[in-house]
Amino acid sequence: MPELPEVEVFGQYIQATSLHKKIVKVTVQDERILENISADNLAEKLKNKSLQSLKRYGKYLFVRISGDDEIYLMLHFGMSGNVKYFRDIEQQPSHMRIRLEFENGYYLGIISQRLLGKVGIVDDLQKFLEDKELGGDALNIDFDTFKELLSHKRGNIKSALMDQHLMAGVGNIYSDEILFQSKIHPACDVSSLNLSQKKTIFQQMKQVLQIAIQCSSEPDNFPDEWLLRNRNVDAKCPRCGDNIMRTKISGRSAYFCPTCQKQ
DNA sequence: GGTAATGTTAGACT
DNA sequence: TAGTCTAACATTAC
Repeated sequence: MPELPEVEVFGQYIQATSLHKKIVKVTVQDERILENISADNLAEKLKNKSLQSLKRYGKYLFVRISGDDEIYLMLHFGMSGNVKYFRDIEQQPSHMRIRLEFENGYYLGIISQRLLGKVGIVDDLQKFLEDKELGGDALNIDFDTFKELLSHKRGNIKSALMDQHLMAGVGNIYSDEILFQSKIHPACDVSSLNLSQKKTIFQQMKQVLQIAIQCSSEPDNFPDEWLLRNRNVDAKCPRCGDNIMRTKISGRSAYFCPTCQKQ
């Protein structure tokens, strides 16, 4: 799930459930998702503190931890992450790797089925983002910057949209939707795009991400004319009815309509 | 049992 | 040298 819209929704979820509650215990069930920190150290940083506020940057979520020092709980969800606020320990979610216990008896579980997510503590947000060499957040980037970035880029447009060094937040799923809405083939070479096509992609990127957030990133809520309502090889194009096709681009599955998205 | 899955990145390649 | 591409990571679900 977790591309920019999902991460934004996870942030809203944490905000609605888990802020300003004293953390009484931290349980790390699998240390493999920890980034540059030990389980003991993570627990020490969080114990007797509370979660204060949220910032999202690309696919990263930073949760401000209470206290004089400006430090953040960093969450990255990889390909299969999630968060869950729950009370009954008997019904804790499967694949939960880290669990915060609050004073009120509730828990916040950090789930990572495939262990590709990352959790850590960040004390210098600016430096963290620089070290990761992330581009601007996809929802904040302006067209002049977008255009400039693409002008130095080679290869296909789908990979460019997914390149977190160019801009942060778009992944495999949403790049498909952005290109479907833009009526541009995912394998299209960036250097062959004219100004008007770049403008369209830029506008669709903003629109697709914003609408996805408004839909709580639930595919069932997505507009009928979206590819993502039915992103599979048996689907028909919601625009022209042709068969949706799948191909490999940069090692990832790309779904597209061969009629609407000519190369 | 084979295949694919929404991300990132080290190392190979151009 | 720097940008691009590929394979690997670990696990589960179909």
